[in-house]
Amino acid sequence: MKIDRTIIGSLPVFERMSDADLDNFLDHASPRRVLQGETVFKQGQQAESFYLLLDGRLKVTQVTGDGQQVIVRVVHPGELFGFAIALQRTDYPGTAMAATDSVVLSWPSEIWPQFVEQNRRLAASAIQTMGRQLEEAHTRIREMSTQEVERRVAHAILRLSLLAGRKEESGIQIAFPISRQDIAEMTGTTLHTVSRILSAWETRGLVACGRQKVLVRDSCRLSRLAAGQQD
Amino acid sequence: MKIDRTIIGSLPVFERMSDADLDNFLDHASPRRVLQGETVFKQGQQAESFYLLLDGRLKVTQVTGDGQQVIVRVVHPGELFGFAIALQRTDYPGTAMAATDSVVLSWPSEIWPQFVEQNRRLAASAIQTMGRQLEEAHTRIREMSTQEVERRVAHAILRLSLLAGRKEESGIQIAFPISRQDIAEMTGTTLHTVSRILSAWETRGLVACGRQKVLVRDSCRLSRLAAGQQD
DNA sequence: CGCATTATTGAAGGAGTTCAACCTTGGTGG
DNA sequence: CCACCAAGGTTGAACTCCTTCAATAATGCG
Repeated sequence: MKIDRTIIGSLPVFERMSDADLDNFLDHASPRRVLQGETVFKQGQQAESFYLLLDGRLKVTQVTGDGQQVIVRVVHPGELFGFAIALQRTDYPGTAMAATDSVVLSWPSEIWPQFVEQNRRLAASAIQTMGRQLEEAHTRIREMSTQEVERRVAHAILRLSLLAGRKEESGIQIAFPISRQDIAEMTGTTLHTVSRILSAWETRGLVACGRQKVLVRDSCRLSRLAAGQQD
Repeated sequence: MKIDRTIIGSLPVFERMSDADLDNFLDHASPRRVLQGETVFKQGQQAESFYLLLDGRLKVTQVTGDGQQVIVRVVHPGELFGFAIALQRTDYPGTAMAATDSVVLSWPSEIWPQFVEQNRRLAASAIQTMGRQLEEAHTRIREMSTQEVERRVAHAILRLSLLAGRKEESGIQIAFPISRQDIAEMTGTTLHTVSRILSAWETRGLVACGRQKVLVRDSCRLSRLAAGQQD
C-alpha cells in the first residue's frame, strides 16, 4: 500500500524521521475507514495492531466491572493510539469508537519494537506523547478531586473547543457529535447534571447547543468560570 | 562517585543494559539522602535533574490554583521520577517529598537524551514505566468517576499494602508513615471521611490503625469490599 | 511537661445523584 | 412524503452521600 509521505511526514510523531525510514515504515501500514459508531478495537481484544488517526475523531472508553462506562481519552488527528503493545499488554485496555467518520492507519504490533529502535528520536517522541497523556490524566484527577462539577465540565468543553473546535461566525463549534452522556463520561458526572449545566450556560449566553452539538459563544467567560472566578 | 552496579543493575529499569553502559551511566549519578519531610524538588522548579528512588518512599503532590493539594503518585524503590525533561518540560509539574527517610540517585537532565538513545532497549523500558503510570491514572479516573469513596479508599489501601506492605504476624503493615490526610489526597476526599471509614473498618476487624499507621488485617474481605461486593 | 500535629466524632448543610415523567429531533420505512 | 419511533435531551422532586463546621481527644516530639 502506497501512502503519501508528505502529509504524514509533517505530523509531530514522525517529526524527525528520515524520508527513507518513513517510506519503509509506511510500507507496512494499512489504511482503514471507520464509520461513525464503529469501533477500531474493543476492550479485552488481542492487541494485534497499533494505530494512527489520520482524520476524524475517536472516543476511547473503558467499562468498569459493574458496567459503568468512562471516556478515558479523545483521540484527535495525528495522534497514536492503541499501542497497548508498548505497555507490554497483549490486550487493549479500552474500546476505540469513531465519534465521527474517521480514517486510521494501522501497523502490526510486531513491528513496534522496530518502530522504536529503528529511529531513536522516535522513542523520545513516543515518550513525549505518553507524557502529555499522563499530564492530562493527572490534571483530570486533580480536577475531579478538588473541583465541583460545573468547573470540570467547563474545562472539558474548553479543551474540546481547543483541540476540535471549528471557528464559526457565532463562536467555536465542537467539530464532532458529542452527547450529554459523552460529556458526563468525560467529567465523571451524570447526563442529567450536564444537561442542567448546559441549559444554565445557554441562558447566560456562554454556549449554544443542540442535539449532539455544542458551540462555545463566549470562551473568555467560560475560561473564567473554569478557573473558579464567578463572573 | 562509584556506586555498586550489582544492586542497581537488577532493577527493571536497567534490566537489559550492558554492564559497560550501566557503569558509564552510574558514573554520572549522584546519590543523596532525603530525610522524612524533606523535598527532592518542588513544583515549578527548574528540572535540572531526573531521579531514581533507591530506598524509602516519596509522595509526589500537585497544588491547584486555589491551594488544594493532591497526591498524584507514590514513588516506590526502583522507580524513576522527576523526568520532566522527557515530557519536554523545563520545570517539575509536582513536588516530591520523602514520606520516610529515603535515598535517591540523580542525573543531570542533559544526559536524558543520551540515556534514552545510548541503549535502545532502555527507551522501551521507560515507555513501559510511563505506560504503567498512565494505566494507573486511568484506573484512578475510572474509580473517581464511578465508585463511592469507601471503595476508592479500599483500593488505595490495598494497592499500598501490595507495593509497600511489610508482612507482620497480625496482617500487612504499610511500611511508611501515612496520615488520613494523605489517604484523602490520594482518593479525592476529606480526612474526615477517611477517618470515619477507617474507624468503621477497624470495628469490623478489617484493619487496625494508629497515628500515621495502617495495618491490613483481612485483605481478603477488604478486596471484596473494593470490588463492590458487600460482605 | 507542654504544645503542635494528627485523629475522632457529632451535627448541619448542600451539591449532585437518582427516579420519573415528558419533550425534541431526525432518520427510516411504509 | 410524512408518520412513527428510538435515541437524545430536559426538568422537577426526593434523597443521600459526602463535605463543612466545630469541638474535643490522642499522640509523640523537643
